[in-house]
Amino acid sequence: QPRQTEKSESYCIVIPPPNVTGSLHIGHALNNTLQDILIRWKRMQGIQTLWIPGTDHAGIATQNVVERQLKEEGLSREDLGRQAFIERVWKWRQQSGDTIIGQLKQLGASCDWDRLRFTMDEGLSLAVRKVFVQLFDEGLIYRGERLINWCPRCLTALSDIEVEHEDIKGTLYYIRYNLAEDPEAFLTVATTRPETLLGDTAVAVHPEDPRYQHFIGKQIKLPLTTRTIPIIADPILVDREFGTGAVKITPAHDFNDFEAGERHGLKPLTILDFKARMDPLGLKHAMVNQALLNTLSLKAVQDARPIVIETLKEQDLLLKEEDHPMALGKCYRCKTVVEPYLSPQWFVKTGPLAIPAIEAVETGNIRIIPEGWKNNYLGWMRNIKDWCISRQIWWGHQIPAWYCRTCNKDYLLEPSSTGKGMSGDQGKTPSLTMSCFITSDAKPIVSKTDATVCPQCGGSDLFQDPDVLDTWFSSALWPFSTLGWPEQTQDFKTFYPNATLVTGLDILFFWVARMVMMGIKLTGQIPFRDVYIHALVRDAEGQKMSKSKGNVIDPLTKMSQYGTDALRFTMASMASPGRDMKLAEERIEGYRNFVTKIWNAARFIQLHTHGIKTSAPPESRPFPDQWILSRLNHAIREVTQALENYRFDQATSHLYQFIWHEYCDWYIELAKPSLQQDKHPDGAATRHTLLESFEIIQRLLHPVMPFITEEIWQSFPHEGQSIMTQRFPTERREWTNAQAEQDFSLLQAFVSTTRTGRALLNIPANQPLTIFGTTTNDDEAASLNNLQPYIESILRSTLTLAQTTDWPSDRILQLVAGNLTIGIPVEPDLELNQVVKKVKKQIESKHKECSRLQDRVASPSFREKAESAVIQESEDRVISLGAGTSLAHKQRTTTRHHVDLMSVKTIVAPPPPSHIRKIVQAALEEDIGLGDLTSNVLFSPGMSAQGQIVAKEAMVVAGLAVAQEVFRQIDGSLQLKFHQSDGAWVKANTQLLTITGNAQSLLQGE
RNA sequence: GGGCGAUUAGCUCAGUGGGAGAGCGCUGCCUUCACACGGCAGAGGUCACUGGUUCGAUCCCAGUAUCGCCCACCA
Repeated sequence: QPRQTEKSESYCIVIPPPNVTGSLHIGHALNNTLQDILIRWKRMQGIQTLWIPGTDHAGIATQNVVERQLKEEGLSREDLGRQAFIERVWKWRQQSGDTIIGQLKQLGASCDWDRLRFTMDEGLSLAVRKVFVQLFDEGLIYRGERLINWCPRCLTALSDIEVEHEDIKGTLYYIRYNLAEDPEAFLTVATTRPETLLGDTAVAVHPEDPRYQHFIGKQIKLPLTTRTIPIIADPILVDREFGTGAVKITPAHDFNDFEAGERHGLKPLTILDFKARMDPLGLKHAMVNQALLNTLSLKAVQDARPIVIETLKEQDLLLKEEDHPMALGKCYRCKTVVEPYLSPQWFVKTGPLAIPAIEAVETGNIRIIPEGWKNNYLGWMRNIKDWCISRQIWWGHQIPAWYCRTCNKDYLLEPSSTGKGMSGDQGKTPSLTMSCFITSDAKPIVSKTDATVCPQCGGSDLFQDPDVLDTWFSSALWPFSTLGWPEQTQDFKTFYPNATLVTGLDILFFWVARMVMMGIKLTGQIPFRDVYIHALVRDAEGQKMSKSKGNVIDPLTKMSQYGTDALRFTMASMASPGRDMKLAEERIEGYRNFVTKIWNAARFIQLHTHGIKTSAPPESRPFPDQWILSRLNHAIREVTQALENYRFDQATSHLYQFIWHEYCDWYIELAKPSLQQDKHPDGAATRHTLLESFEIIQRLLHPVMPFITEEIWQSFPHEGQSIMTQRFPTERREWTNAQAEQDFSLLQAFVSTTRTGRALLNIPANQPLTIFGTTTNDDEAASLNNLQPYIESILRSTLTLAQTTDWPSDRILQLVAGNLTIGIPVEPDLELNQVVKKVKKQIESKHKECSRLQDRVASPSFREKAESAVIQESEDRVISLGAGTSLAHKQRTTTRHHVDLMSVKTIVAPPPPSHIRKIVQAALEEDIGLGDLTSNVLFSPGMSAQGQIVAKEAMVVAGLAVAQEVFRQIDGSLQLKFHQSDGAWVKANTQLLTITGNAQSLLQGE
């Protein structure tokens, strides 16, 4: 199916509105950095963009914050009363909202700030009411008495997904339930919650369980009470394998039991109150033994358990206890253990809404990125349950439903007489502040405007449902309510559906799923085309950040420590597709350094160009300029592509790599000679390219680093224009220059290899010297000729190009990089043991690789089955490892050519006699580690030993000389043998040894 | 219980059916006129384990182990 039409002319993001519970945390920094990158990028592409900022009232969370504040003043929300309390929260909301908005601005978020919205502002509240009424009228919102998740601390209902499950080590208690007619006969029931047995209304067994067939239909005398309950058969609830195969049924305090109770017409018996305490009235109804009732009354449920257990023990009714792992539900806002609680609540019937929401994602109309989350979304959506949307709190959208006191007088309960677990605080809890007192039989008047008259009786004694809506109800409307919906505003027409939603995984169900359902239901369109899900930020140890753990990384602190751009760059660089990311502070520091680097480059360019471009581009550009422009094209392509794929990590990596390691390390260095010498012929052209490329870099970098790029932009003469209004760079075809890139690789290989040699020989970088160079490739030889002046300037050396490696000098360190051979003269008295060790290691690894390749190339099955290109490549590499032709291949696979091309081939030139003698003597005295220097690679197996071998398979290094074997002849004189290897290296066309002189004569000569 | 993901350098992480990568950290040299928050050059990895497919596996498949996440009403 075709995707819903792309709106290429507009690009809209709505911010996931931060909660007004405090200040910005690191997750916000990540989330908003990514959005800002996208928005700035699109805006610079000339697309009409809109980024709507805003904040969320965050019902329970915000109410909790303010209640905590009140508590410090010794007050409760009841002390203030609903109206005053809400006013107080509004004040806090103002303060917190301002803080957050200020912090977003500090982060550089380029939102359309005049569109700032709040989930409880007038427009959005109207949208909420309209939606509620519409869905109610369509039967998609209803009120009913159900068992719901209840937080006994927040004192409100929660939706299923607002409960977090935590694995705990529980205990399974085996309890004896005696039969009423015969106390000797009994059933054993296994339960993890023995205290709830007081509310049992039945015991269930499996209908086909032979053990219990004869019990079905009989009565149990419920322990600790004077009640009897029936034994029933239920194949759904009972798993014969588990426990004893007999299950107690407590409909008011367990979801399964509630359903079982409904199946069997069992009336729930509530024994816990709304604060999860043992409810006296409930216990009375449950006919709990009086003494126990007195003990348990108003005890917290967790304290009641040991009492119940103790009492059971006293009566010999507790048969067994065993460990039993189980999951405990906790409130996602305050981590209190939630209780199933039977109460009248409002629900959204989600089934019909889910169908198109599933289809939208299945067909790809809505794209979820990374795609892996798609199944998560679909799985949840396909098993969706009705959504409990009423909350017994004060802060939020009060439900637009009213009740007529006259018509509903039978359905409004007094706390003291409810028997609904409300008796605990009788007299203290003001009546009708909680909807629990309005039974599900009451008839609500649902209306967009405040109802004042009862349509039934015409009376005016109405009151509004005290509950408020789940925060996520208004959030679900955010993509269109912020655009003026339900009015068909110009904004709505232009920017809906939104382009991209950027959010964290943690609110996929809470928010994303609901937006899709509501969006499609109410607007007939998907709310957004792409959902980009980013990882969650964890600390360096991988722990979830939380205030209580003290491992919170405060983005604002980091911003002031390292700069906002560094933090933004860090966030983007870590946004690889994945589940979570660990934030190590060193990383921010590293990118701070990057910012500094850019800043210094700007200073350099300012210094040499004064920000003034020559009027026209130069007719011919110097070679380094050609190269950097070609590479710049490459960088533009890579960054753009990465952003298109939401690969912020790749985008930043390309920026970092290009700017630091190509532009600064190579281009600026190569530009220096023509800038620093007066009247250099390339001076004007270089200045032009330098400035032009740097400006493009600023624009390329701007979406990620808005601050430094703007500052640099302003420091150049741009007549006060903001870089924000500039265009994002696009490739310029005429700048791509394969030849220049290839030549530059040769230059880099040459320079890096030479530097390696310098480092090996300990020659200071600033010491001028003459170096030699040659290449076996004709094209490269020609290029090398042209590159000579650049190589000379960057190496501060004189370069002599030769036809062969027959260098016009006696003592040369010869290094090989691909086709390239570089010779560096060596001081006569330089000790080379360390050098040789390093060289040897490299030779060995090269040799290994070479023989592996040789085997492969020689293998018939490989030749037969592998692709011809692969065969060709392997053959090329065999040659290049020996004779060196791999440069072209290198260029295809990497942009860096410093180290990896280098191999050291050999050390040449006949050694001075004194060195030979020294080494031989040392060898005889066995005080130099010949063993350290042995090398199979260099050993020639064909050598016949004459006399005693002093050092077999030895590569003895004497200054510059390499000997393979040292013999003591029968007469006691010594003989050194040098020879050319005929091992694998020769096959690979590598001359390992070039010393063939008669060593003995050298030795004896002195 | 189900599903998903991870396991690659000391650390944090990219990556690919055919030569193992980056950043940070580490080692050595260098205060050279953009930058010591710097430059140059290095060291460092059985790509978790075991099988399989393949001419060839770090990559694909199966299994194992460890860790993590999500979902779930086995009392």
